[in-house]
Amino acid sequence: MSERNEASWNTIISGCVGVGLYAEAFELFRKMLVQNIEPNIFVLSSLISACNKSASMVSQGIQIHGFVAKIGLLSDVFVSTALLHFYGTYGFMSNARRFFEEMPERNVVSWTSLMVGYSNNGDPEEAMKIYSRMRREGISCNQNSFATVISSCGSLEDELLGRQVLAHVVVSGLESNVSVANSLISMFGSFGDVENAKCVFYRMGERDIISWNSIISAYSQNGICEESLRIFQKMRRANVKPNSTTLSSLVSACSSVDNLKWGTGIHGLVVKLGLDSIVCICNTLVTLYSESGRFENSELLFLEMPERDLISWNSMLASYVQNGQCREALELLAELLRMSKIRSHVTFASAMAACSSPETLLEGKTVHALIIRAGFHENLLMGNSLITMYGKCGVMGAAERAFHTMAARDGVTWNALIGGFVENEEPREAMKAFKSMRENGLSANYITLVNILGSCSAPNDLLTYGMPIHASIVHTGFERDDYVKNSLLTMYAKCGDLASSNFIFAGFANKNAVSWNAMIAANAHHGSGEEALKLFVEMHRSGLGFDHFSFSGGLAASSNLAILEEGQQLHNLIIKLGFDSDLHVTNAAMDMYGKCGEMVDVLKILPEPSNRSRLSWNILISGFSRHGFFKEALETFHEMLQVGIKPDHVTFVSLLSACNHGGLIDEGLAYFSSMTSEFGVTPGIEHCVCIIDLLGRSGRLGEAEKFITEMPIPPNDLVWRSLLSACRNHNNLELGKKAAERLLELDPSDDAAYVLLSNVCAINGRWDDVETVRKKMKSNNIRKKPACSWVKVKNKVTSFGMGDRSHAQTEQIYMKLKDLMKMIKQAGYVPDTSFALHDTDEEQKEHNLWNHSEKIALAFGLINSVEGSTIRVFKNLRVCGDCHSVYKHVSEAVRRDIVLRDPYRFHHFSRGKCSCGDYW
DNA sequence: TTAGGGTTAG
Repeated sequence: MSERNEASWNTIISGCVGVGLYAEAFELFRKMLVQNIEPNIFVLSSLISACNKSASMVSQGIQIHGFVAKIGLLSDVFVSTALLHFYGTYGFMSNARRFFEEMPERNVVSWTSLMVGYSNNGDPEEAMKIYSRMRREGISCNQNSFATVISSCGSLEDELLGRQVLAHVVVSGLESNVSVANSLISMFGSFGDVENAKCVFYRMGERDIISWNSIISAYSQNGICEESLRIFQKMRRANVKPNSTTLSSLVSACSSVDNLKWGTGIHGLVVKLGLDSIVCICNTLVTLYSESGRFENSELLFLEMPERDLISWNSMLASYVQNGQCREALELLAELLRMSKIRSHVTFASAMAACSSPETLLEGKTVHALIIRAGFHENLLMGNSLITMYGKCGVMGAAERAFHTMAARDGVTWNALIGGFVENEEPREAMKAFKSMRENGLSANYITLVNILGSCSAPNDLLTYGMPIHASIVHTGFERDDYVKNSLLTMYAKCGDLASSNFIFAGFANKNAVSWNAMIAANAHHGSGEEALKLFVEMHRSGLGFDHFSFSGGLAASSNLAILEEGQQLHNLIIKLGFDSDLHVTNAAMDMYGKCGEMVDVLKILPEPSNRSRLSWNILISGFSRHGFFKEALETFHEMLQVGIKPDHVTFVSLLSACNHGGLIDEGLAYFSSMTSEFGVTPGIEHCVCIIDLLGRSGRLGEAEKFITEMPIPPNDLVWRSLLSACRNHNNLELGKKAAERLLELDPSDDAAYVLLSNVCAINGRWDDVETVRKKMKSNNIRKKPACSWVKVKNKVTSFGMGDRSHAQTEQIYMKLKDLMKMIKQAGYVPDTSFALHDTDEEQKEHNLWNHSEKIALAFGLINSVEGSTIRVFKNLRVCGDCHSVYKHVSEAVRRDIVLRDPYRFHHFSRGKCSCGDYW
């Protein structure tokens, strides 16, 4: 052609676009402009629509927008509709909307493009608003607009709305149109109504590949993986050639039911069909491998993809998040932001999920800013994700602000808010939100209930929160839901109501790992360690594998029983299986070593300060305190504050207890007052008991009594027991009697109360009173809990009672005791007969003292253990003062280290000294 | 018009 006119330019460019030769089309367009030939509206529209095909063409689209504005064609309905569609394709919905609102004239395509934009950018609700506006303005829908509207109903999972639209479709007579019917199949699929999807599919007079894909996807979405594979076979028999969409649906069917075997098979088919470089199939494979635990495969696939689109990046982001690699996820996000202008609400949803701990708050705020800049801030998913993120970062104020600024909310919004309150230990707020959720017309689903049950985790919560929630669960029929049932079981277990959790556990047909773990933990913490270990073994026998929770529970049981060897074996297994990288498990192991007397091992496995959770710090502080390292306990507390971890009520119990046992009276009182003023922790009865103990132990009995009368909480048995014990140590008969009286009012069966009272009387030589107490005990049928000590020698535990003579080595044991007594008397030991309880002569009293079980256990340990090794003795009751003094002398005389554990703490004896500094 | 990526819970 020697002479080219305007029409021929336009024809050739549109032709190139039509067959996908976009680069050529743009090159011709450039030449055309150089030659000053004006493009017509058709060529401009087709070039703009070419920019919808690939994200690499976004900047060209924006340039054409500029060009169109320059030549004054923005008012043309075709051109502006194409631009509206272009901006919608890439998520620039505010631009798309502006075009729409400013159009002097609109056609059905303009309306449809706007709806498609909203629908594809995660805002089907807005799409439906446009649809109602369209109906109000009397514009009739074509097949494309109906298809979009129907798919929006599907995304919204709004069945009622769906059926209304279906009625409109029937009136329009378009229900037999293939595109419309296809959309109906997928809409029913989204509703979980596979029957109706099937019905539409089989009634179709004519089907295309999309019809087949839609029915396959309807099955796969609903977890009916086998059926989608069956339809796939049927499709092949009908000689319909599967396309990439078919294969994508099948791969995702496999990942949704976590069937790696079938998924791998389909991957093979993909390769066989030569579809392995198709972007959307690779995307589904990235997800398949990530969700079935093959993270490496997923990452490799992503790295080797010949071409990537936004969804590839989003899939990889999600995969990193799912695999717990949040740093990598944020780095990937940064790379995406550097490389391309394209991002979607889903990109940011994953980005926010990567910022799920207080350390990532700054990154989270940055993502928030990016969302606002990208114009996604009014999106429902973004609002929901923001609430979740701020909740997980521990800033509920920000979460609430996000909640209040949202234009629309759904059930997820409320669940995220409630979950945030629960996670941040604000049960009152959680309950308040739970209530207003229902007042706002939204009903709770199983996730709401699982969340809200988590707000109830202490015995005191049971009546206030736990039982009313349980009642509402029964009322709404959610009791049958397995997740809810497990949460109920866990709730009762955490509140220490083992009878109720046992009842639920026993009646549970589908016990899973969660149920077993909850029962193991409950028994370890509230019931018995033996029962917990029994369950641990049974769980394994029932064919379930152990996870982080089971190991934490098993370790807690070992701590509870103070069985170091078993705990160590468990810890070895944990290391072998790689569970030691989990912080919860490490915390449980630290606690186990601490409670079994091995502070050295605690420090060996202690994570770096920046990696410690509040629980780790609490365990460390209580460990130091329990072992008499009071200075270290206090230092650890300050280190905890330095790294920015907020102390909680447990931290203060350990801290105050350290001050208490370390005789750090002023420090203890100062921490107690700073607890509320500086850290906002309300003192509980347990803190008050520490202060009473602190004052009483140091002999400030008057102040202790004054504190009791002035404290904001009514005193309980622990308060009076502590005061009584202080009266016994500091010989205050009057106050002691008063304390014992109060104590016995609260708990008449308390054997310790009688024993302590008779102690006070005995010290004062009030043997008549001692007799009265003893008679009272007898008439109330109360017996002193028998003392018992045990010692582990060469892996065998031997226990002894008071004056025990049942052991085969009895002769040797008592000989040894005689030797020891002689040896330490020479070194200055004086028997403290004030610990003897009977009115006998001094010699007899001394004899009784040397019948104490802890002394017998010590003698046995010395006879049978290897020279130089540490002797470990356990006692079920508090160690006696005379025995404490004997242990000190013996440790010096025989040059052996001795560790004595009573129910409260460890005493490390070495070279005549005890770690408690004789102040316990 | 079909597929693939996301939020609450586990």
